[in-house]
Amino acid sequence: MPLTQEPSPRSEPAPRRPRQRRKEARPGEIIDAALALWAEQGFAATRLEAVATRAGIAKGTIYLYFPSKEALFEAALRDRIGGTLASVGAQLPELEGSLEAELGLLLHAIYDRLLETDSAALLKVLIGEGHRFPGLVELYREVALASGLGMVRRILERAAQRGELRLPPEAVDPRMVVAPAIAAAVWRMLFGVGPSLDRTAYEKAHLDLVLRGLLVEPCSTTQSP
Amino acid sequence: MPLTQEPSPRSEPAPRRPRQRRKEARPGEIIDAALALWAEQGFAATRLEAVATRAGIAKGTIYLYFPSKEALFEAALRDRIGGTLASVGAQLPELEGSLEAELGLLLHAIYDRLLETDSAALLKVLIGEGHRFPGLVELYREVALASGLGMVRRILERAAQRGELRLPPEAVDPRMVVAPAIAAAVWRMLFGVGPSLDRTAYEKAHLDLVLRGLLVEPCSTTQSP
DNA sequence: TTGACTAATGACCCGTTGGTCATTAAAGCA
DNA sequence: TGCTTTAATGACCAACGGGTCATTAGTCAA
Repeated sequence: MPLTQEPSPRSEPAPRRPRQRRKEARPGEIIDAALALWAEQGFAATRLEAVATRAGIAKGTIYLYFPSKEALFEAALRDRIGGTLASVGAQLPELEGSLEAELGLLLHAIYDRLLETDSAALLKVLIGEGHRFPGLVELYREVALASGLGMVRRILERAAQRGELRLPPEAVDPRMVVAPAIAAAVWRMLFGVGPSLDRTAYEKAHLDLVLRGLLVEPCSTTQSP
Repeated sequence: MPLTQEPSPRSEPAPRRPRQRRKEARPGEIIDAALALWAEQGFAATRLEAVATRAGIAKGTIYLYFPSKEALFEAALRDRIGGTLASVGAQLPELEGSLEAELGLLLHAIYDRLLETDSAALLKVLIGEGHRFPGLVELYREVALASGLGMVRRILERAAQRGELRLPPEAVDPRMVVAPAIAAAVWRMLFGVGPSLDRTAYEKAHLDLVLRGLLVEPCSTTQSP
């Protein structure tokens, strides 16, 4: 049951107004609050009481909308899955640029998603406590991962048709192409938002590295400005 | 208090022999059991009772050697930190090969550590529930990470002196060099040991990608065999 | 063989927390 | 204004699990 498609959350601690009936808005607010707390504390360590407080409601209210803590996680995952990536996928066909342009756009979207969105909390929970949700890990693999890697693959195939690739596209592991973004996400999950990860420079270095590894004529690409 | 330095665990579910006094062996066995369970279930979700059972002892025995669950995690981290990486560091000075040879050796050691060792459980716990151990996250950053990245940096500097690099070594982010290994570890933490990650091929592709991105003359490197 | 020492045990304690439900009150309507 | 509907509440329950400790038994020196 997809609830919201909005990838940017309407978070903030939520000031406690007396008692208000807002049936429509609740589920999204609860998911936002939960993701925010899970991102910093993990799934098991986050009490539902805390989620409720952050959402500005009482604990019981959560059970009006979600039958259990695990169901809340599933709803959060389904809500946030897809999102930006899909919209990038829609843009791609019209783009028709070089490998550099297309890959740059996709990687940018991936970094947005992994570093600036609370979807990162999902990844964190799936890594640390995913064994509790075997079905959801599978779902994540099929939807989020497969779509991202599938997009990489399509971009590579198009570049190969243009003769830009040094290898046949089947010989390239798409995971390798996105790996530095995953590593950046891990960095953030471990050490939090800090001065140690300069996204812009990192992202540029990533694109540069990958292009040099893939292109027929790598020496023509970005020379540090 | 470092207990064991042995990186390869003496695990196995441990058959329940009646009652035996083995003061020396216990701490290591407990750590092994804990890491094995944390790797698949996470820290918070693993009961100490389960750790004890796996180690072939009773729960109370754990508290004979570790004052608390968190202390057990700290001991496990301190026990496993360092290890293989340090031994590679000792080998490096004598090696004096090409960038390819040196980096290949280091990456191989990193993959060993991240994919074949229960140290991976530490990373998993630190990612998912690290907020509970701020001091240990810092320790991990300083010891494990800094030593790994420092080694990359030293290898790069040596390669630069030989004129092998296209960029000054300061311009290369060492994290970028190891990123695909981190991504592989994430893959494993998410989906477990499966047919989907062919380590040998992946590792080779990793080395190839990085070398092409770094070397002055990348076209001379590995052409797919 | 026996006694002293202490590693090992597991029943027990109690704080925590996911989940319930009788009660309260906001909102809409006549 | 009063009545009905139902969203929201929070006190409460029960299970769970980290941590304790009186008791048991392995080991070894005398």
